[in-house]
Amino acid sequence: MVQDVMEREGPRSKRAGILAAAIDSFGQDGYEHTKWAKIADEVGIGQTALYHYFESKAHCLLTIMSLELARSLQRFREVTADVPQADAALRAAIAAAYDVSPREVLQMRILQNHMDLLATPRASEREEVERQQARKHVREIEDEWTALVERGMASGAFPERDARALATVVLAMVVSVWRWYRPGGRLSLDDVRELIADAAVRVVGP
Amino acid sequence: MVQDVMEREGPRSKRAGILAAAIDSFGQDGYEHTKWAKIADEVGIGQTALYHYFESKAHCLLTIMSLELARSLQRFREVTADVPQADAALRAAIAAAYDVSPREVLQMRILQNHMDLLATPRASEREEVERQQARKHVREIEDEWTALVERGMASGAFPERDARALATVVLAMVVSVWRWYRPGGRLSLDDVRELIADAAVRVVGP
DNA sequence: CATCGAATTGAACTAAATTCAGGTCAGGAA
DNA sequence: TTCCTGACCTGAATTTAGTTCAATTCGATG
Repeated sequence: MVQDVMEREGPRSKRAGILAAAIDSFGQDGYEHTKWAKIADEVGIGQTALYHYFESKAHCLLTIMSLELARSLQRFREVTADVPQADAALRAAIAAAYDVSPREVLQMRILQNHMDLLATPRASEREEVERQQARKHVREIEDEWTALVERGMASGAFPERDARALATVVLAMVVSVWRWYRPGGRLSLDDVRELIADAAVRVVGP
Repeated sequence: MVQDVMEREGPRSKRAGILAAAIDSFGQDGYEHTKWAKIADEVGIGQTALYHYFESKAHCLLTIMSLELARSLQRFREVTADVPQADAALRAAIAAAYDVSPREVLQMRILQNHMDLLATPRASEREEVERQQARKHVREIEDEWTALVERGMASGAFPERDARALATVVLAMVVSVWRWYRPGGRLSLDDVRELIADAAVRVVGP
């Protein structure tokens, strides 16, 4: 669900609705291609009302990205927390990565397509805050994958090599899927899970 | 070099200069962040003159992407043509992928960051032509990698599995590097070549 | 009831890409 | 040489979308 962020929202807040509409449009039609005013229409408010919730269209995009990163990170931690064997944890993390709702698929797509936005500072205050937040999540996710690989090396499950580099490669494999995956396409999410899990085990294993 | 495209260019054409300036700015500062007029300044012409060479800023971007895809494809074919063993061809293709000039690094970055542009049709004529061109190159590159993997399976060098899926994974690994690689960063291009070549051999091998 | 802040609005503003309506310039034909 | 043509270029005007502004409505709370 999109709700339950830290900040308490008033009962007649349209924030969640805006995010949902934005995710659908940004994900389906692309960020630059969607007119900000169209989101307002879909939610049933005037364009100006959007600025009560987000400082800008870009701020909304960054929020969507940050939310999805936070969710992914949390999910990773949940499913790997109580799995001591690194190879099992690796498979669990990958399974979790593809255990997503249709809307989360769109969010991952948006995330992949606009990751470059996180590289350069934003002029406006709240955008920059959200960007930093997102960057932090990215770093934490990379750290989690690295720690997982290191754990496997320490336990002897994986041969000793550059853990961070390997983690980067594995993570890239996992997320690159969202660039081409389409529901109803040649491969199902289950197919993808199997494909990537096997590949990851091979990359990191003996 | 950026020149030697099919179309003969007049001697005082600034097209190559525009492309070079655009690659630098789009690659360094990002496409949306660079002002089209700034490119004109850098080349030493008025903003309107840009439209003599490109129908739009997006058309220029699509041209850059298409050019880089064409170059990559050609290079792949060159280095794998006379290598019969699939595993050697795989390593050659990966080596070639990272044997690039600084400007080509930027072009690959631009390509990765805007691949999603190829998914949806363009309203304007020449943009759409360039998009189709780029999509064709993408398809051909995917076909080349797939054929390479299939060749390996047929020869027994790689175990039989879903060749297209595996090729997609390998190609994704190869190109995902451009999202994070920076000259002077933790890993050199030689490091990257080794890292990805090893990973690819593991993914596709026994 | 009074009030406060969240939520909303129409009208005006702005930045940047693009179009328009015409110039200039170099090189080949007459 | 002069003329002509098409490549190349320009300043001014237009367009489009995102954004700001000043002012208003609504609902809960004291």
